Amino acid sequence: MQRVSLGVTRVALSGIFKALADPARVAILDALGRAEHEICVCDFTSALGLNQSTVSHHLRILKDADLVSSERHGTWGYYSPAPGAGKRLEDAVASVLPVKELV
Amino acid sequence: MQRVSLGVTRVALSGIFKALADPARVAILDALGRAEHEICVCDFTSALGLNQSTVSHHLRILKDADLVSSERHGTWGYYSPAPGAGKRLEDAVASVLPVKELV
DNA sequence: TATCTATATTGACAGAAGTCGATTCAACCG
DNA sequence: CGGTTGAATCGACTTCTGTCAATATAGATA
Repeated sequence: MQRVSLGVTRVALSGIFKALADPARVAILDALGRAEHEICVCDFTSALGLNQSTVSHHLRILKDADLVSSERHGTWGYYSPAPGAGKRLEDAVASVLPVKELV
Repeated sequence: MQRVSLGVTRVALSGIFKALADPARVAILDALGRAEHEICVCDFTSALGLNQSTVSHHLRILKDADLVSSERHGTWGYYSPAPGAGKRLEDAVASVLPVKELV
C-alpha cells in the first residue's frame, strides 16, 4: 500500500469546477466569452428558458467564483467574463492533469 | 436585447466539470496524475478518510466521465488516468474560455 | 469445498443545489 | 411624489449528491 499525497487546495479547486457543473452556467459563460459586448440579465432568461430569478442565481454563483464580473447601467445589469478568469481555469485544470501529459 | 447563442453540448460539458466538482475526486485525480504506477482503491480510503464504499462511488463517477480507467489484478482494483483525459479536460475548458484570451 | 480479502453494489439518510413564485430593491420616468 | 421596470433576494419545494452500514461479488487460498 503506497503513500498517496493530497493536494492542499482541493476544496478550492473543486469549488471552481462546481461553478461550471451546470448546463446553464456553461451556456452563460460560453455566451459571455463569445460576445462582443456585455450581456444583460434579460438576454439570458429567454435564451436559457429559465426564470429571471434562476438566472440571477446562476450569475451570482459565477460571480462568487470570480468567473464573471458585473456592472450596472441604470436598471440593467451587464455581465462579462472576469479578468483573468481564463487563466484561473487553465491553472485549475493543469493541477489535476496527468503529469506526463503536461508538455 | 441581443441574440444569445447556446452551445450544443453544454450538458456534456457541465457533466465533465461535475465529475470534478468534489474535493475527494479532485484529490483522487491529482494523486493518480502524480503517481508513478497505478493506485489501488485501498490506498485512497485511508488517504481520503472516507469509507471504502464512498471511494468506490467516487471512482465510478470518474470512470463514467472517462477521466480514469481501471484494471483488476486479483482481488485488487488499480486505477490510472484515462488515456486522453488531459486533452478532453483542456478542450472542455477551452470551450468556455473567453475568446480573446485564447492565444 | 469453504473461507478470507479487496472491491462493488444496494438502501437509507442528511444536506446541498436547482427551480419557481412572490417580494424587495434600485433606478428611471410620469 | 407615485408608478414602472429590470434585477436581486427570499421562501418553499423537489431533485440531486455525498456518506455510511450492510450486503453481494469476484478472486485467491487453504
